[in-house]
Amino acid sequence: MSSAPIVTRFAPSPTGYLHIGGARTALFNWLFARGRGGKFLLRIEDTDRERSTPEATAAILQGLTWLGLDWDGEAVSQFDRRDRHAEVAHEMLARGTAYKCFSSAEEIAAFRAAREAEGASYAVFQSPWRDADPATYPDAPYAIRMKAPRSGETVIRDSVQGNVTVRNDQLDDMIVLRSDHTPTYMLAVVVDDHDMGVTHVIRGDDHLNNAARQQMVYDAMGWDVPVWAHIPLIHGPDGKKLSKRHGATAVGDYQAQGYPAAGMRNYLTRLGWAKGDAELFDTDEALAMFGLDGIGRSPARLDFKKLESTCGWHIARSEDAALLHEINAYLAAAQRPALTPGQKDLLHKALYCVKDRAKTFPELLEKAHFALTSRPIVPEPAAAAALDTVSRGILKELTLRLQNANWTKAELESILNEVATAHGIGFGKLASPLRAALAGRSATPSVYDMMLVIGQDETIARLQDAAA
RNA sequence: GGCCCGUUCGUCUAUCGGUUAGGACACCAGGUUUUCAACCUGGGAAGAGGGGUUCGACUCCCCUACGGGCUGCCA
Repeated sequence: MSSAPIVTRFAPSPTGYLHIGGARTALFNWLFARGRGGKFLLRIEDTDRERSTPEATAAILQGLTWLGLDWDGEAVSQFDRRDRHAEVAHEMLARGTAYKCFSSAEEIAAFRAAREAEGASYAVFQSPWRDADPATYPDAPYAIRMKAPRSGETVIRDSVQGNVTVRNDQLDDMIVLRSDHTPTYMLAVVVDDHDMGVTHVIRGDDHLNNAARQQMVYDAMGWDVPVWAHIPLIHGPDGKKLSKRHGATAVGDYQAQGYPAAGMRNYLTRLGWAKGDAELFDTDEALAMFGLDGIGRSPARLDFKKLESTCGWHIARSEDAALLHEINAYLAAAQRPALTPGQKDLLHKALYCVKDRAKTFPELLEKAHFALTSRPIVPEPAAAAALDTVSRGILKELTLRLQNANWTKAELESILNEVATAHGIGFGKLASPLRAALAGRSATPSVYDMMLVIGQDETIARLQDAAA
């Protein structure tokens, strides 16, 4: 086995919230590294000073944290490393793999226009300074361009896309250091990935073409090229590029909508990746199974139904304490009122009968409404309809019977059945008003479970309220 | 325009030349049931189109169509 530990990284631009697609990229990097005892690093690509904001950085860190994607060490600021980037650009200059280019934006535009006028189908800019004698250099601002090969081809050995060949004459001599001495993204990523010891670059396939130029920088510096893995982007349900009109695109939205983090991880892992028929799994299983070879090559669409189904599975198998903790966090994220100590206690007691019926936290809370609400209970219209005069009379009698009952499921069952039989009605006819009285809803957990959770005194009080 | 990538049920996908093309979500039907769920059983549902290669193609090659990406002194 190789002794070289795996190092991956997630490198978002802090220009907005953490996108669901970015979150999945981070997840893949995290799974790959963590599943193999490697490191997962975080780098904030904040070199675009106009668009980068500290708020966006905070939102990204928060989103990753919510998803449980922990990174090693401190997040690296790309902007802070600008001197190092410039240093490498000058080293390339010294090595003769880069040169000073004095061409102005106007000259470049003119070059392209001229080529197109000649009927060229494309116009890769060719700087006149590429092989110029330094003695002829003017005293003017210059950019540093990489001296890229003009013939031959560059092959990207990609773990997802296979070998991708790009003709070198399709690529221009990209600028590595701007005339204001700031590094370009193309240079910065390569230098940072190299310095951070990144062994596997797993990122969106919108960077696939860039990889060829970046590989040239590695070559120019004599550095080892990392393993590339360009993963397809996520699309909206309609197959179009994900955008705001698709609804939730920020991971924060999903948290605020009450999706459990474990369900999100499971769903996102399966979006564009598969291992046989594995569908539902916890994080440890995902860590053990995940590999680059299971990543698909075509963009996947978001399917909220499947997300919900996956989340339901995770909620049902969550441990109560952890679930409660996550529900409290959800309430805060959704800016809903926090639970009182009494509500927390009752919700905890009610979890066993609600957690396997909910796909999201708001749904779970709705199912647990009977435990969280307090008297007097105002029934919803559908529930109120069940509390007619006859039903109230029966409830009154039931109340009497319950006052001396042992509060066990077995005894409650026999009492309810006796009352129903005595009135010549089916159990459903009795359960319906009882449900309305206890919860004020027409869709609830079993009436027995509700009575057991809220207890004898509260049950009787609610029945008396309803019968009055 | 040029270059690069992609295309299996509605959706996520399995298949790595030979399968009645499998699973999951969703959907439909039935069952269970005190409601809503959950759960159980069954069902419909796919290889973009056209050429090759091969004894044999979803799998390999080419073309077309469609989708996406790149083509910046943005990242």
